[in-house]
Amino acid sequence: MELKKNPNISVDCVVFGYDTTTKSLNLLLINRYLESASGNEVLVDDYVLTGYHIYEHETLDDSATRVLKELTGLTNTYKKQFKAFGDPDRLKNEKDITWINNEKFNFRTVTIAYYFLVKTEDVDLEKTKHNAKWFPVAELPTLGFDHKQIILEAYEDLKIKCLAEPIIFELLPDKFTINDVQDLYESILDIEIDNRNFRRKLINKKYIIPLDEKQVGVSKKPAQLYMFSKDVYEKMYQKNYLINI
Amino acid sequence: MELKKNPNISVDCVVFGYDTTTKSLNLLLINRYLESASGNEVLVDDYVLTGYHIYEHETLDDSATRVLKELTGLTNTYKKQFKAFGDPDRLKNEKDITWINNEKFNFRTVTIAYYFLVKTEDVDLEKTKHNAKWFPVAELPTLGFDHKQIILEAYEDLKIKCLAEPIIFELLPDKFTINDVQDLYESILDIEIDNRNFRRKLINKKYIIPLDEKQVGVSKKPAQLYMFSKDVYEKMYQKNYLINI
DNA sequence: ACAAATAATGTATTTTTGACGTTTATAAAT
DNA sequence: ATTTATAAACGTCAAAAATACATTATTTGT
Repeated sequence: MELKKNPNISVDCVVFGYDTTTKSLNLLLINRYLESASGNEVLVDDYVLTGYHIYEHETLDDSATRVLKELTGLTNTYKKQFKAFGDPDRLKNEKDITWINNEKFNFRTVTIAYYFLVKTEDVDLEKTKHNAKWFPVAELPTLGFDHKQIILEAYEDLKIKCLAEPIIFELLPDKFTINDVQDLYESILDIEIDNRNFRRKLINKKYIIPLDEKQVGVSKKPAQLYMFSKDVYEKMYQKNYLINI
Repeated sequence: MELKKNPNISVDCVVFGYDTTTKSLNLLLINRYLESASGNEVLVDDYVLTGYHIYEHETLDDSATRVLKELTGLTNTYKKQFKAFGDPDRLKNEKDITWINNEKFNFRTVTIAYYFLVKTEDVDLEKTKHNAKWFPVAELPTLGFDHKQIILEAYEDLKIKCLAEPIIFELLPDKFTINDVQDLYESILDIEIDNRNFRRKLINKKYIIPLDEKQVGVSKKPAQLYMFSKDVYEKMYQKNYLINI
């Protein structure tokens, strides 16, 4: 049975990953293939987020989860619906037109945008569909549709969110060093942080748990490895209503 | 010319107001009128948010702004798009069905939900459409559709947001007392705050400006009035990247 | 003048932040 | 075996912010 889809509504997935070696916050983007009026698929010279129209019987969340899984094979990743984009002219360029039964579809498509935080190590680029590649957020290629705007707004939301919740660990390997965490904050927020103060602050958190393990294979003093305990965090750190205006 | 609308997509407006005398955070809700298969409008015994399908040529933001204006007459109020709701069964009850040309419309309607912060004094209930009434968030009536869920999520978003940005002043009269602000935080967050510490903290903000005016018409010691300067706030308080996890 | 009601104030303690330079552990090179 | 290169790890002091807590002051109404 063919799944019914609705051309009015889609989801788009902004997939963030972090490369601990290059210390770069990256986005997973795919080549765009254009479905032309004649039905052929043509490669367009820009990159886009993965997205798709929603099916008739799936929730928005499920739809986004499905799209991510189709792209990367990943499930159970951090996911946040952060904004809907629906300007009537958001797909106004000729090559952005949706064709249905050889007719232009004129009503705008509203897209529900999600961002995902994934561990780069979990994504095997060889197995991804659509020739997906990682791009540093600081050096994005030309983007199709309004995806540049979507990415920028996702990034802003991520910046705010990572200040208030320990979601940053979703981007790191299960075992990480204190410096990894600092580097990641510095990448995301584009700031410099004092190492000693940051270290003290982080090590004092009960949910940052030192392991009986150090880095291996590094040609220098190997660093202590830590893990993040979501359990401890959720049990111990209930909302503190600190008014910070 | 009749405006084309799209039954797949709507906006819904969660309108927050604050009553300084009862110290109650309120929501503006309307009676629901059901458009039956026969085309008649029937009063349903529950309340709903105001919302409407979007028109072909308006942005999502404009659509929400329009809906709020139609309800209250207000423009230029604080507005935030906070989430899209689109479960396939969100309008599954018989009385929630949308009818188009006497046929059931089966694809779910995705609604883009906004919340607004308005000054209660600016809303003249007599002039509102649809018999709108204020309800304390703590004592909501029976709600139609999935509007209870939408309201709860709006409220959660507001709680987080008011900790990080001075949006609370959108809910207060232009001239307010320090205790008004404290009471409002206490209402929204459902917490108790120490008056002396709160006072000191707030008065030290450059954007809280004391006026040459005191309360009038109160049968007690009248309190000093203050105003909030958005200008000063925006000029002086750039983002401080305080990691608070 | 007095009573009632709420506004307004101060201090001491603890906690958190911010600034700042040196030592230590390890692998690789010689 | 010794040296060298590299990044990890560490501690103190000062300033700022948060927290806890009780009394006095100002006004209106009687």
